Amino acid sequence: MATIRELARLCGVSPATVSRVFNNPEVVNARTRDEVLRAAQQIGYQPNASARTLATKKSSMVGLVWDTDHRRPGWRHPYFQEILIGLKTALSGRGYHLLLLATSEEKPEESYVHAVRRHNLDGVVMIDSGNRDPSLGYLAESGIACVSLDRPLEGPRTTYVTSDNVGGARQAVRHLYEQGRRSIATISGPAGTGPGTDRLRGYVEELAALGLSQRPEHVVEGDFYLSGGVAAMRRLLRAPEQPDAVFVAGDEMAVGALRAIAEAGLKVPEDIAVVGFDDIELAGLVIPGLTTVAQDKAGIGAAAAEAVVAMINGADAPPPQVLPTTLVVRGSSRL
Amino acid sequence: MATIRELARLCGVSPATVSRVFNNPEVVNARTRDEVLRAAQQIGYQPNASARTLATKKSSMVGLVWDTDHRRPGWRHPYFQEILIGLKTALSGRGYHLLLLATSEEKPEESYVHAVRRHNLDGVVMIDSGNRDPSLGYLAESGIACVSLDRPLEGPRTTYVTSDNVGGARQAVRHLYEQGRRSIATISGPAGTGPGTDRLRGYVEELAALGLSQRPEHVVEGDFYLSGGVAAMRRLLRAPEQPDAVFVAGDEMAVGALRAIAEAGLKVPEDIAVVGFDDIELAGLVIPGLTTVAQDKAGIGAAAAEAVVAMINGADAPPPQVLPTTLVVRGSSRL
DNA sequence: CATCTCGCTGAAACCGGTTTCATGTAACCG
DNA sequence: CGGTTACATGAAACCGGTTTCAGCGAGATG
Repeated sequence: MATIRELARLCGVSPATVSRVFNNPEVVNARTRDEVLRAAQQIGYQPNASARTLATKKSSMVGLVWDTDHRRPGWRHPYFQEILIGLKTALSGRGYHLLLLATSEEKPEESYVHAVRRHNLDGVVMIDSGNRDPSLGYLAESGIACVSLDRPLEGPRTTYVTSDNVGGARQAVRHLYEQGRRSIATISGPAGTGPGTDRLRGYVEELAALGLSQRPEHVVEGDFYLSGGVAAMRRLLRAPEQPDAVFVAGDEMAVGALRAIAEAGLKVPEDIAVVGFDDIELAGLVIPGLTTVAQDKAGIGAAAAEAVVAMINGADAPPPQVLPTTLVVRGSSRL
Repeated sequence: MATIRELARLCGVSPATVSRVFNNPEVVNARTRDEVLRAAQQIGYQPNASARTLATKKSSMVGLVWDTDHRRPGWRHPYFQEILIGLKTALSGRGYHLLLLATSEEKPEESYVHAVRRHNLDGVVMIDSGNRDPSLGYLAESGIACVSLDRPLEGPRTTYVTSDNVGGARQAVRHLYEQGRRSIATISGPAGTGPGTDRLRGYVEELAALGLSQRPEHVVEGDFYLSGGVAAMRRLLRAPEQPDAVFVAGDEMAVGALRAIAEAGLKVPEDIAVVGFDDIELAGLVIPGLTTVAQDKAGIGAAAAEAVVAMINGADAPPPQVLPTTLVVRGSSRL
């Protein structure tokens, strides 16, 4: 590996000048600069990232805190992949790499909190997986640029990005209303998760706005998974007044609901219309296609990247970013 | 941030001794060691990763080359997430972090090939996305520990991990045979992809082993996507002799096949049995459930981690690892 | 002509670890 | 008791960049 001193000697200049060529090109004489660049190209010089980080305390790396512990709920939501790709792409475009941090509680000394300091990470993005790990808060308080997905978090240089869960839920309910449904139930996400409570709130608000009364027995809590959707839908079908539509706070649960409805010998959308949330791949593949509230997954990743980079560059924490959702109408809600 | 010299002064020892406490504990006196550890704990000392990397040329980081360019085929296979998680988990357990590398061709100077050198990455894992980028080969030749997924690759310290695509395909065909099917067609993956050709070979081999003749019009090439599956199945249904079973080389295509079959007014599995490959989440969610050849996704990630770490630790390139597949029988193939 | 400014460059310290080599001490051996 | 050995430690060089500060020459100014 060529070093800066070798390159400097080769060009007959000092290491300082070479360094300036790469970091502050405008202060160095154009001829010198070109010559250094040409020589660098020729010998394949690459500035050593560790040395640079050591000197500047900036690593050009952003950490991703992503709890993939299989015992936790939420680790495998299928759209994480798309968010991750959006995040990676947007960060790459801004010159940052993404470092996946382990979250193992067996070895706290290898915790991501420490990794952030050891590696001089410039910022952190956290994917909420329902994990109540206090280290997350600790990280947020630590003053590092920090963006959380789907979960409000307090901290000096902290913000979060989320979809408009309330608005999306209202869209869904309004759509069902416009399709002529008047007895609209919901299968909510687990209480205590941000998206879970917000989507439920949207449901409640929109019912009120439409002048529909809200029946307690028409609200059943699910777990975001298929089996939970099946179970919740079975309960709804046993309600005194059977609903003619159901807004389900997650697509996987919604597919479960479709299944429970079929199992009961009822037809979608004739007997019961179903609208989900998230627009996972599966939504377009089941029959009938699932009407759903689409999250802008790539946009979430990109917004998180933008926010974290802005804070790295010294900006104040931007306000929480709430991305709009889009209703995708498919067969499950339209006669 | 506490440095090693501060900690050393605090304990009345030299920096060298502190360094040994963390890297070579057995050579330092037990009392000294305990005192240093206690003091380190107390002031929250964390060795600086960049300084360490600079001195040792080892970063404890493995790069992941993952081409997520949306214009390429293969960037979004839904089981990458599981492989990624398996990889990350296994690497974390061995003390390595995973660095996601950008693959942008607009800015070759930021290419992953350079990132590997700049960041002193200890090893690289590459996910094959059908990308024929020559840099991959360049990386493999460069002498870095390198593991590729699903694609054979030449290089001094290179190996690869893949599922037993031939064997899995044979399992699938044999299963169909055992279900009484005698006219077994296939929808293959794109020629030129490793899994595509291997699964086709398995199909051919097993037909021969079973003494079934192979009809050219019963082999149709797909693209691993749903729409390709639909199109391929339609062609199969127009064949002079309609098959009574189809082995489809990918689950997403298989779901497309299910759809084309339904569209033709035929029943699965009564008229045509279908077996897929991969066992993506969707396979368990469609109705009827899709019989499929399951890949051990977490195992693939773990095997890749193991191989790359072994090579990092100086081992010769281990032989390619071919992980067994499991036939998961669901409704699409069983009366 | 002396002085000031401006543009450009170099010397050297510094970032925070690791590692080699030398050294001091205590134990062991004949 | 002299010599060898093992063990534990420290001094200092080194990894490869960045950055401060000072210096130099050329052109501008008084």
